[in-house]
Amino acid sequence: MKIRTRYAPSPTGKMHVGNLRTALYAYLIARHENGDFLLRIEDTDQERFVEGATDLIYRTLKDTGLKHDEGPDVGGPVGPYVQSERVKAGIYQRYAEELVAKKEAYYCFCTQERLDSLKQQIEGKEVMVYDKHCLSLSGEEVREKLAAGVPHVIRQNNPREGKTVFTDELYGEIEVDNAELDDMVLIKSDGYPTYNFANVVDDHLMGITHVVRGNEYISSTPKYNRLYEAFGWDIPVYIHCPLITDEEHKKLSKRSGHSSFEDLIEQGFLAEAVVNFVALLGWSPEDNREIMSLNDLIDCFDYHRISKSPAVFDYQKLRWMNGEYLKAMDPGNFRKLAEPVIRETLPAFADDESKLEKLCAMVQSRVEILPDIPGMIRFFGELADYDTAIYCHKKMKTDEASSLAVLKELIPFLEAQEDYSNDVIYQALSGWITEHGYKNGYVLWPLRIALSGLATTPCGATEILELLGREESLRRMRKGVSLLGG
RNA sequence: GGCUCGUUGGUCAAGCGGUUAAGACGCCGCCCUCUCACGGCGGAAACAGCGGUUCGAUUCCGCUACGGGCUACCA
Repeated sequence: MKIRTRYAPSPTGKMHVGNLRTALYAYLIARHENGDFLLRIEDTDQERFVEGATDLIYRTLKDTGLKHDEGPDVGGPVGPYVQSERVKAGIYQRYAEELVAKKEAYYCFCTQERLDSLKQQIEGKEVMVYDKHCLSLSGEEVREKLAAGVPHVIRQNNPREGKTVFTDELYGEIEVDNAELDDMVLIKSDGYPTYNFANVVDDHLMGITHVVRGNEYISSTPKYNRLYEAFGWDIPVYIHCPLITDEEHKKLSKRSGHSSFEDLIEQGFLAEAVVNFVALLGWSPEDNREIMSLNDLIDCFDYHRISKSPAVFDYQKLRWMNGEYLKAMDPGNFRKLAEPVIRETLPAFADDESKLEKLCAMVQSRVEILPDIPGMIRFFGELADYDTAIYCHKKMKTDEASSLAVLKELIPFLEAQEDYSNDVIYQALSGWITEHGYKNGYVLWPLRIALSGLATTPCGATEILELLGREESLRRMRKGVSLLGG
């Protein structure tokens, strides 16, 4: 049988990385077996609906490469793929009534006040177990209330005795006492189905074979199975994915600043890197590879290897992985990404084709995320104030005094040089250094400091000379001399 | 509180009764080098605890501890 999985988000805002991973796993499971991957929009909560969130879902799926075969925007044979539209078609009401006829569900007319009175405080938490009050209503009474337009819901009628067992592909068999299964609401008083009901009905009607979802649904799964059984439907394969947490082992929240795909993209991460990273949060391939494209993932994805324990979102490692993607990029493609950033930081350099190319090259091997670039190259545009202590370097055997002396010696020599291109100036300097019996670092370290005002730069002294040119270089060296008290 | 799930270095994560308990990020050291980075080499660092089962447990079972989830007319 052909595998069919689905991603079924609620349009309530940005895509949480936990949801992204669930979507990714659902996608990979389907693609690995040449199955279908569909998108269904679960907008049954009118309160939480956010305008534009559906478009955001389409865009995110597109940016991540998780192409769906069926969905609201692409159509398909089992639509509509938006639950609010299915409500209008009367789908859920029809199935709920079927359950009522089978005594597997019943109308409930209890007021909010009565429901509240059932609540108890346990350990500071509110716990409510419905008492099946309306189950005892006669058919007559129900008809009367319905005719009178009394607000109502439809509840699932769960037994109080016995056990219900279900199997999760990852967690194995899970057995729950039926006494734990409360009579959850299937159809709300506004006529919309709850997630609990719509999910089961739609997964069946849409032919979903593998239900991939977050761990938080594991404890309500027995109730879903009772629904499948009441209808006489096949129970799907369940795959419950573990949580993704922050460094404090708490559910990744908006507070962390990187809880959604959109946040990460804004922070300069590449979609491919995010997908790759998220795939490895809770799953690993047999061969221990880490850098994998979406196609690589499709090839080797085996859902049995999904981990059962929650994973901490390691921002550091994501940065590293993003850097790997940037470094492996074709220089031409990297340039497309880097140029706008360089242009914004150093407009004058970006207009010079040869300088732009050099900047791109020097930055590509050391950048982890694009926003790192300005900090690395800003000094080319302007020499910021610096502490002369950075002239001291133990290994280079330099200090302020030696640096001052070297710079003063060097200025006339560099004044005499015409060609500042890297190779030429490097040759010239090397000659000068050996002539004077110095070590490379003894001269080049202070020179680099004077030119950049930084202990760390994305390139060596001579490359800076080349990009800065003769006049600006000399100016900065003189500034260094004066800062050093010369 | 009840139910339920989880627990291998700081983090991700191999392992599926017998291993010197992989690998990666991060960290530290060395090498390379006109600094940093890249690259190369090396290092520190883990089976939550206690009981079983077994000739033998990180691996199987139980208990405890800790953490998560559910306990909504939210998904």
